[in-house]
Amino acid sequence: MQQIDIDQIRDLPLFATMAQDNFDSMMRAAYLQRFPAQVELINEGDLADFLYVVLEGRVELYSTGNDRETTMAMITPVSTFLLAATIKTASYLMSGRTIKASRVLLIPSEDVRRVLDIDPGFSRAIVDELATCYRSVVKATKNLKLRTAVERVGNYIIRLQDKMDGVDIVELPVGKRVLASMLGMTPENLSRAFSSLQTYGILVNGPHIEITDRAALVKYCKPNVLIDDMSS
Amino acid sequence: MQQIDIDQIRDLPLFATMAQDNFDSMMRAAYLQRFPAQVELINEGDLADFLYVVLEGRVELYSTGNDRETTMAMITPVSTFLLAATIKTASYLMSGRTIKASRVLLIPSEDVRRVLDIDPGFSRAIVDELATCYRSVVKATKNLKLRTAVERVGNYIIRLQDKMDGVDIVELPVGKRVLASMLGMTPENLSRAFSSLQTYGILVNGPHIEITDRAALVKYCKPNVLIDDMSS
DNA sequence: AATTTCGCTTGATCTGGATCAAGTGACGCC
DNA sequence: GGCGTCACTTGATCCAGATCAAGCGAAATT
Repeated sequence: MQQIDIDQIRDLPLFATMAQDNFDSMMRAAYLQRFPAQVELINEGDLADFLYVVLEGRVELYSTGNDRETTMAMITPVSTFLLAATIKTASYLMSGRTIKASRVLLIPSEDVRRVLDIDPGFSRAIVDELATCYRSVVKATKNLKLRTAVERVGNYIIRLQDKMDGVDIVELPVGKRVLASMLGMTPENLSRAFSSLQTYGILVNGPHIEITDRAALVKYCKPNVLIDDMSS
Repeated sequence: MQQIDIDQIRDLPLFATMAQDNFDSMMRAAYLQRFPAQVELINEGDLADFLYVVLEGRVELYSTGNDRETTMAMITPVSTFLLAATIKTASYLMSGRTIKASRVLLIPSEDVRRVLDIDPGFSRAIVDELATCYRSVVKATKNLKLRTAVERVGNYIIRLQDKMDGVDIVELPVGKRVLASMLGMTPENLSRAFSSLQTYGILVNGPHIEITDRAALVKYCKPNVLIDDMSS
């Protein structure tokens, strides 16, 4: 593993406050792997053997059941996933696959738990991390239960534009098939949602979305800090 | 506050591992209140001033938006709620109201955070609690996205029967209106779902549900440990 | 006892989104 | 250049669940 990677991981809020010794021992047990796109990393139901850190690329967490499949979350660099299962020595509730070529760090769960039990700085950081994760799932649930499909798409675009410092043309970070599943709808319906949003100043050109009338879009989609603000 | 209440709180996993001093100081800052049914305890968007512990009764957490309202969770004694908002010094994402007469302990958020920062036993317990909360929201989301309304109702009954040690006739712990909202459907649709389940051995008599053919019910509803098992 | 209210059920109808079925265009591949 | 393959769009139809509208029985109010 490169020193630059180690530094990057060390800078993550989750690992920033722990003792150097403990960090080092966890990193010695960990290993880095490269995966091409479309590789299954984990399968729901399996025992949580590792905590994952995505350093580059993109990982989709999804779940299956009743012959359906639904995307639960997209993990972008640099962040961890499957922390809760690791801590509880439980099964993964979601499956994970790369959706582009990725570099991923795997930290054995037992090492995470061992350090968690002895390092107050680490356990304090995990508290913050889990509280954030919890709140983002709650927000996602509210998004799903309180909004229509078209509103979800519109608010997604608004958020994306905010993240891109308000540029007029944003680029979708994932394919539309995956985006549809993330937003809880079929690809067909995502297409139709984009068409509906033309009325409110959205122009779609492949993966490029132009926002021509942000005010109208906002007025229609009613973004809500208690659903859309990812920083609280 | 009665000693018996204090003991009950101390026995909660969340408070069991912390130092006695810290527990005492938190309890001194806390106060106990009785509320009748249908009292609004908190409003989403408000700053998290307190961590709540339900000692008796029942509290409904719900959210609103777009002229809808949806139940997010039911809190039964003895357990806490709003831990994540308390820790993050953030706004509540959900509103809370009593749905029956309740006894509730309010612990000022700043005291929780103060102790969290100095007591490793407490922060370790919070890690477990938050991991559990996180996983149950993920399960709820899977329940919602991967199942039909009738399946959700059936699995709810199966879980209820399990919790009641498998008795043939279970009693619904909440009114059907609230139950419907919990399960993500309208009251009308809950009624119809119960009717549909007659085919699979369910008999409804007011709040009493008789399971006459558990095997058929299970075969139809396909309960799944990764959604329904509340203990992992 | 009569009346209102409330919680629930039942029926009729509506609708958002899913499903099914063709396209279309961009891209890689032989 | 021709030809799959893939990602997406578009149109037609279908369906689960929502909404609207009564109705009903039990408990609360008069």
